[in-house]
Amino acid sequence: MATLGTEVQTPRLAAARIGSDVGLLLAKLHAAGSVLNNKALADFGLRERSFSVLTLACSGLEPTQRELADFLSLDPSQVVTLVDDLERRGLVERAQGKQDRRAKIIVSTAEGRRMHTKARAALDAAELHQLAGLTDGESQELKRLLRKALWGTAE
Amino acid sequence: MATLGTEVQTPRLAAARIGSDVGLLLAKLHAAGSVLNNKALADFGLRERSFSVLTLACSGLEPTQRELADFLSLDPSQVVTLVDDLERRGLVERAQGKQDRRAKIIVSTAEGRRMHTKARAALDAAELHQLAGLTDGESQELKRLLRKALWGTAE
DNA sequence: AAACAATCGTTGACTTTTTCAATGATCCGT
DNA sequence: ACGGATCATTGAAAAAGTCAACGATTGTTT
Repeated sequence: MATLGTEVQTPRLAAARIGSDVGLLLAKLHAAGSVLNNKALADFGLRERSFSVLTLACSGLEPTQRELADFLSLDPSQVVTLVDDLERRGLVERAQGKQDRRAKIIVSTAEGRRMHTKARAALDAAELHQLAGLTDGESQELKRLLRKALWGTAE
Repeated sequence: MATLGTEVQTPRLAAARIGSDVGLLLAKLHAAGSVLNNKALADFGLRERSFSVLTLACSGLEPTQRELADFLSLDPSQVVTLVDDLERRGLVERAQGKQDRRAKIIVSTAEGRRMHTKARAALDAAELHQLAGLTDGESQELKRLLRKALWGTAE
């Protein structure tokens, strides 16, 4: 984890053909973004992943842990750890699944929603900073392309 | 690591606001791409990272290990391991730095270049598959935006 | 309704990856 | 020539990821 937000200048090696590999570009931007995001969230005792869980708990979608694991590309056991932490801090709760009593639905507490509002603001600022090199239109377009590549979402 | 290339359909949770977070989108697409790329490279005994090192060794740019670490967002000690492996297999060699004798320049062998050509073809196919949901123009645009976000590269 | 296989969350073990400090060799500025 | 910095390397410690097994519950088959 060496790089910060936007690099000072184009590195010499970017000239190589690999400088256009999607895999590498994603890895680098993701790595750079992670340190930025985690730094922004550290004030709230959160990290990227626990923030993701908290956000989804606040979404009203009532996700199960299995859904969280699938959506966040995590092993179910990792979700257990994340929820354990958030629950211990009183930010989310495990509720019994409605149709399926094996499943646990993760919902936010009032305290969790307060925390989420503040953390969201910090994260948005970090994201803005990371994409400072792009125009607003380009940022929008980048997100659209990422969503489409992932889910084929038309809009 | 749960997801495959392009997901079958938009997951229910993508409707949440987090479905537009750049951090999450990058994480998911990167995770999905990694399994795809590593699968494609497995036939050659390579992984994403060793392939990156091999590519740069083949680029003619004569990168030092320090440059590789910076460019690939890796710890220098991780580069040692990667180069050790490639060198043991006769694909790259450590050459003495020209101005700086502390530095080691990583260059490819003839065998390494042969391997790289074949692996490159497999990786390009994997990338094509991952971005199958995008038009050619959109793929180009995605790469451009990623490069610009990272390096502010005009072109 | 009884038996069966499958799924959910959880635990614990195991492997891989990451992180970091220390080292010898070499470089650079004074 | 001295002192501080940088390079590759090693090894140890911490963190993250992977995986199989379990009880509880569900859906399916007989």
